[in-house]
Amino acid sequence: MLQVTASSLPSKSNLYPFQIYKNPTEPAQLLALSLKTATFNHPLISSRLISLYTHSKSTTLDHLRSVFDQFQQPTLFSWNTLIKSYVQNQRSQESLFLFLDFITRSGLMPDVFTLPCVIKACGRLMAVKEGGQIHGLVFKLGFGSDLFVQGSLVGMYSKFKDIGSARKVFDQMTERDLVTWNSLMDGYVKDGEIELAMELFDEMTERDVVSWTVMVDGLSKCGRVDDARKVFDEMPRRNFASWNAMINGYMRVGDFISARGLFDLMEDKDIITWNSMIAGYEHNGRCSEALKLFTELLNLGYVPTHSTLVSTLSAISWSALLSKGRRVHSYMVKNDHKLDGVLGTSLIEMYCKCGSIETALKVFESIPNKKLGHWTTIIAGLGTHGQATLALDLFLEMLKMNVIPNAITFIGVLTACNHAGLVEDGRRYFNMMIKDYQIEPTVEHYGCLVDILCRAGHLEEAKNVIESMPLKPNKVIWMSLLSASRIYKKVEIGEYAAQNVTEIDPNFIESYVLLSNMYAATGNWDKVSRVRDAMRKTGVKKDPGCSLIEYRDEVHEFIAGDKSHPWTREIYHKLSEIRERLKSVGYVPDKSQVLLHIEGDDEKETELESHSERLAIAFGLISLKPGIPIRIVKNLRVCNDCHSVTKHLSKIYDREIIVRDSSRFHHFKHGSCSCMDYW
DNA sequence: CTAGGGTTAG
Repeated sequence: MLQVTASSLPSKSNLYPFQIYKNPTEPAQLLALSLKTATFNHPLISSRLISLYTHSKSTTLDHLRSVFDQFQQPTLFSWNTLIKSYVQNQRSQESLFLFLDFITRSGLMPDVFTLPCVIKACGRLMAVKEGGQIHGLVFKLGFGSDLFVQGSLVGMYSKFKDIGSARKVFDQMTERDLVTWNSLMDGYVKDGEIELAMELFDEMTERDVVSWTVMVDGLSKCGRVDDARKVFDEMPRRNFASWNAMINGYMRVGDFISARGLFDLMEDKDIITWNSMIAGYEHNGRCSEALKLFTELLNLGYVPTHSTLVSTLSAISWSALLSKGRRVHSYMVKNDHKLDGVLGTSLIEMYCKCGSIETALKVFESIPNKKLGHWTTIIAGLGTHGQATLALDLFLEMLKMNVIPNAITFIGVLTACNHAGLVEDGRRYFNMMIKDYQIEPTVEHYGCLVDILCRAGHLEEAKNVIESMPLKPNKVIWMSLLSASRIYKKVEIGEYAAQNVTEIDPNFIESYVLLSNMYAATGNWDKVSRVRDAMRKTGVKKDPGCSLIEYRDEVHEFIAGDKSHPWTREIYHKLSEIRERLKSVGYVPDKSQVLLHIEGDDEKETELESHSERLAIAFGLISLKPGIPIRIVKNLRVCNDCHSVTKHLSKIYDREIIVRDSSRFHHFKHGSCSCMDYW
């Protein structure tokens, strides 16, 4: 039995009872031992303990904190260690709170180890005010000539993009090391002064890897990716950050081929390399590549970070791969990823965009401290799914909880009003945004307002709003007006809107389609063929309709008229069955909107029947078990006929059919659609 | 006996 007591401590040989403990590998064992032997609050022992905790891989920061909280008189060393740990673990805010604690109640003064940590924390948090106060403290305590303290101030001001202050500190330093030079260079880069950064780079007598990387990063951030590559090639040595900076440079200009080339050349990669590739692919619309890399990194044993998951979820959202999304979600649950920040928002958005609004709601409800982003995402999601009442209820609940909405929240709110045809509410919230929250409406807000008015048939008023708004109306706004003109058969306004769209984007196919549909709806066949001629002349072609459906973990893609699917025979067989069942309930196909130049009625009917979503629905009916909703993602707007047919099918086959089109969700159930026939 | 500031993704 060990016999170490507090009274025996002053003797140096007894200071380290741990050394006689066999295999002192577990800090927790040592902690227990020191508690038992009443040596726990000896300053040297507590310091050593906390240091052991920081070096132990198994411990978490929260555990470290609980140990720290038991010390009666933490040493300066213990304070410093804990503050540093918070900064290193990206919990800078808590480190500043702890620092405040330290200043007010420790009775100690910060030293040259404390200050760089908290200065770094201020930089990370963009805490300009606090940073200035700490700078004042540095001055008062006389650390004006400490290399580390001053160097970290240069770094902090660089992060604030306050290059003037950074330069001032830099100029006052009596000696400067490489790190300080690098910080200042990065400050110039962040300030957009690439030339000045390069001058500094040339002035430097000593350059290690970081200096070069800052230049690669700086050049690629201002679009000079070729110059960045030159620097990259000239570098005497490179580390992960250098490669990653170059990869991101290529990704930024959309050159994912070159980015991939570098990625494949790398023998070793770090998780940021993978994150850069996944985020890059995702930004460039190459979602399937992004997802492939995610699977690959897991197989290779890399541990995804929050950013990995955010980018991956985003790629899943765009491709609407619900089953993949569910798998990532379960990975997150198993690995205890917290949903309190952006990650929670991404998860909610993924479920919304993949058509599972119920799960999105469940995730939302499970988040304990809901932030503005969570509220905004679920409100917008419910809006696009046609659940306006719930969306607006949640908005009011959010206000009750004193969460302040921003411009994006109001887009969601207005979208919800729009989908439910709530004209008065829409106007009211638009004004509330301006008056109560001092938010300047953007084009998007006006777009929502115009859409709300259009949907309710107030086309003249919508036109007035467009003409009197202080911003230049964009394509989307004119498209809402055009779309409404088609539904309300207001040819004159429709032509006016179409003309404006064409002025903004002469090659925008959707406007021709809508215009032609409007003419068709009003029996104006001459003009239908004139639009067709115009399309032929400008050379714009209608994107082929394309629908996706997931089955057994694979995406099945159907293009209009597609006969390449292995189940084609069964699918067309199902389609003829569908035709019969539709006939038996008295359904007459709506051939008015067939855009292709087809003469015969039967041919027109065949054209409609081979629309991509029909193929996908037929495949869904064959392959998916009864009771499972059929989820389809479509690239274009749903045509009138498909919309009516799908409503019938949801009743005839007693199936929920969820279709995501280019701007909203249609939930078909018991013969009706959540969009209330306006889209 | 132990400790600090600079680059890359989101």
